[in-house]
Amino acid sequence: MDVRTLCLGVLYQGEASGYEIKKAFEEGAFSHFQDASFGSIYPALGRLSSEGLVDCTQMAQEKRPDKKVYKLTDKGNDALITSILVPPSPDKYASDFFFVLYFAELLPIPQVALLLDQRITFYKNTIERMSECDLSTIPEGRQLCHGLGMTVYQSSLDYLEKHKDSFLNKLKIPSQNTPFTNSNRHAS
Amino acid sequence: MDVRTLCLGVLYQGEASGYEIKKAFEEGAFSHFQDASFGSIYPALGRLSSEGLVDCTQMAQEKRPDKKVYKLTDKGNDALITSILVPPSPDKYASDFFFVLYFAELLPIPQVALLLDQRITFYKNTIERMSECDLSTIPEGRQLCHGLGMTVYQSSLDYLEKHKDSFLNKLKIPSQNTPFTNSNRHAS
DNA sequence: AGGGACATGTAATTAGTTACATGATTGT
DNA sequence: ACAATCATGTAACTAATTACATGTCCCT
Repeated sequence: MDVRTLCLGVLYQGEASGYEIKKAFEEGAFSHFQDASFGSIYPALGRLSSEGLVDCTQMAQEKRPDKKVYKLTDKGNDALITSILVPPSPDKYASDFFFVLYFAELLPIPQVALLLDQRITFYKNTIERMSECDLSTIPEGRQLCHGLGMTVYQSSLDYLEKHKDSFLNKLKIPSQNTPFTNSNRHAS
Repeated sequence: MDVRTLCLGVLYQGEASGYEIKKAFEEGAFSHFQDASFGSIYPALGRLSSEGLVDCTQMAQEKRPDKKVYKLTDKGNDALITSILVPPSPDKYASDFFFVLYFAELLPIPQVALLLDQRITFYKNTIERMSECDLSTIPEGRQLCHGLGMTVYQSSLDYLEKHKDSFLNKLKIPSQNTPFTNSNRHAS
C-alpha cells in the first residue's frame, strides 16, 4: 500500500498533522502492519492536498511550532474506499530475527539465549501495550485486527517460553542429526 | 538483511544456482520471512563471486540451459557468521490484508466475507505445505523457526475461524458504538 | 548543557522491483 | 498453440529511507 493511501487511512480516523500521522505508524495501531517515514509522509500530504483529497489548515500554537492539520475530504474518503476495494496484495514480511534463528547452530549459545530473551521481552512489551487499548469504543474491523494481532503475539510468546530451554540444551549437545545433504536443502 | 547475505544463507544449505536461490524465497523455508527477486539475486551473486565469498562452476546440462552453480567458500561462511552476529534489526511487516480489515466498515459485507475466506484458505494451504516438511533431519534452529511459524499460522487460522461469523453478523447491524472522536483515534 | 519531544520540509542516496531480452523443452 | 518451467542477465524506474536544515521548549 502506498504512503498516500496510508495517510488517507490515518486521516479517516480524524484530522492530524504530518507529525501525528508519523506517530500512528510508530506507536499507534498501524505500527503493527504498516510503516512510513517523514520523508515520504510530507510529500504525500502535499500531493494529496493539491489533488483535493485532503484539506489543510494552518494552526498557530503557543510555545510550539506551527502545525498543519490535514482533514479528509469526501473525495479523499472515496479514494480510500476505492483503494481497499481492490484485492489485497500478499503480505510482505522481512525478519532478521527469523534469519538469525534459522542459523542458530553457527552462533555461540549465549548469543542465541540473548536473541530469544530479547524477542520474548519484545512480545511481552507489545502485548502489554496492546492490552491498554479500550476495545469497547472502536469499530468492528479494528477490534478483529486487534484480536488477531494479540493472538499472534501471545502464541509466539507462549511458544518461545515453552521451547526456549530445551532448545538451548539441544544446542549444547553436538547434534546427532544427519548432516546436510542435498535431500533436505530447500524444505518449506 | 541485504540480498548478498540472504544468498550466503541459502548457499550455506548447499550449492545452488541463481534460479534455485530464487525458489528458496518463493517456495522454500525463506519464503516465510525474506524475499528477493532475480534482478537483485544475479548482481549479488556476481559481486559475491568477485569478492571470493562464493565459487562459481559452469554446468552444462542436457536439454536445459547452462547453469552456474554457486558454492559458499570459507570466507563466505565467515561473512555469514559475521552478519548474524550483529543484533537483528526490527521486523518489517507490511500487510494490506490488515489495512483493509481495519476499515471493514467501509466495505460491502460480501467483500469482507471474501477477504476473510481467502485469508483462511491462505493459512490452510500454508500450514499444509509446511506439514509436509520432515523435521527430524533438519538442524535445531530451523526446527524452532518451523515450530514458531506453524504456531503463528495455526493460531491465526483458529482465531479467524472462531470469530468470522460473529464478526460478519455484527457488521450487518448498524453499529451501536460511540462514533469516532479524537479520544479513540490512535489506539495501539 | 544536553537530550528529547514538538514541528516541517528537502535533497541525496539506496536498494530494490519490474520489465525487457533470449531461448529450449515439456505439458495441456 | 499456449503456458509453464528452466535458465541468466541488464536497464529503466520507483519508491522509499537517511541525512540534513532549522528552531523552540522542557526536563534533568
